[in-house]
Amino acid sequence: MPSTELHEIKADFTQGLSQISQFWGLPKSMGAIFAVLYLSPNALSLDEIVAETTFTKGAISTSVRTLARMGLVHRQTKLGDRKDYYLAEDDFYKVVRSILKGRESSEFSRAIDSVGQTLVDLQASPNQVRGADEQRGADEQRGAEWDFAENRVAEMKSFFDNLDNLVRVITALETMNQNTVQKVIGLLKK
Amino acid sequence: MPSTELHEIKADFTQGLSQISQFWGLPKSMGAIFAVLYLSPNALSLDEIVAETTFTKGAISTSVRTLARMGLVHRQTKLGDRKDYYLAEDDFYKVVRSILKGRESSEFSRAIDSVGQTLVDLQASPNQVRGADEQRGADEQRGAEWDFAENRVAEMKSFFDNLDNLVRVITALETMNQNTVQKVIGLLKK
DNA sequence: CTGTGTGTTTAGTAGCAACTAAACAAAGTA
DNA sequence: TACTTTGTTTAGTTGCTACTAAACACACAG
Repeated sequence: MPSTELHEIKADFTQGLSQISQFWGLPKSMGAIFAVLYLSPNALSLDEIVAETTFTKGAISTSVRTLARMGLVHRQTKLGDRKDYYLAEDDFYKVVRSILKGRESSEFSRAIDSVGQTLVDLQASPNQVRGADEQRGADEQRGAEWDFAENRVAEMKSFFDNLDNLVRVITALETMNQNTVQKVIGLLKK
Repeated sequence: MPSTELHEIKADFTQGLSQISQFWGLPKSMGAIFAVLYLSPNALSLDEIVAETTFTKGAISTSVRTLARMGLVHRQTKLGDRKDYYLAEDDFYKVVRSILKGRESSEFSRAIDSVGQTLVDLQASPNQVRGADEQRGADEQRGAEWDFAENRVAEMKSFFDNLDNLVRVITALETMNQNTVQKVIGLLKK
């Protein structure tokens, strides 16, 4: 059982990546697919992936396509061969940047934008609302609450903008590798 | 409808944070709870949170506790008052570091460790297996596949270790704020 | 035009996790 | 002791999504 042992180790590795995958809210199949591709020296066809996993063709088909969209795998086609072959990306820093780029289009940035919209809503009608009601007790309280909310939302937006800048710089990098991270670590330790 | 308008804006904001929350795989209720606390000038009791959201007491109870565990909100108790009061953390950089710290205990690091375990499995029995079978065709192929997998897993582990170092440095920081991020951006732009 | 090999789409299923409603626990008050 | 006020736990429901099985689409071969 020498060769079976390699299969067992591969299976463990595949299961580990599956768990990581679902920890990040992604289908387990995506982790499994990436695992088998990552350990395969040559590109694999869809049916070969099916053979090495516990999933059906339909599931593999959809999952491998979203993996390709994320930049985690690459589709190859050999000429004279109707099959598609898939290869794992092995530069994880590339993957990180690819994922960060995809963040724009996602549901996430739409939600972020809604925070910005909340701020302009609060900043609009600056006195009109706050001074309209002349009963001063209620008026003062409402005004204070309004100001408080405006300040808080402004702070949150500033935080998000800062993060957005960071992401933008990262995605704009020509290259990114271990050394890049090392330099950041050095800066932070100082 | 002056005061209703503030409520509407708050409602929009709450919904925005709810969406962000579920985008990150967290319950929508957590985003909603944080939103109402974040916009409230004073700490709120559990029942007050219930009143300002669409969720029941049980859901709020569990969600607000996990929020507290994550460091996103803080529990306060007034003496002579049996109620618990909750306050939103407004330093998001603190929150980020708090969450990064909690990552250790999670299912995630267990999965990461399994990658490390895969590597030691592959590095064990270095020749025993690869040289055992004397049929050279099959032997060579099996050996090459083994070596390839070992290299790949080693690369992945190195990437994870690098990230882990970065996280460790961040959590060890005395302070972290906009300026910290600005410095990193400056370094990367250079 | 039929048949075969490939990938995609769809209808239905199953499992999981958030949530509701209500029972429960605990601690103070009468 | 019973009653009230708080928070927690539990049993059950709902809704979402990954997945399966199978139908479908398409391209090439004979």
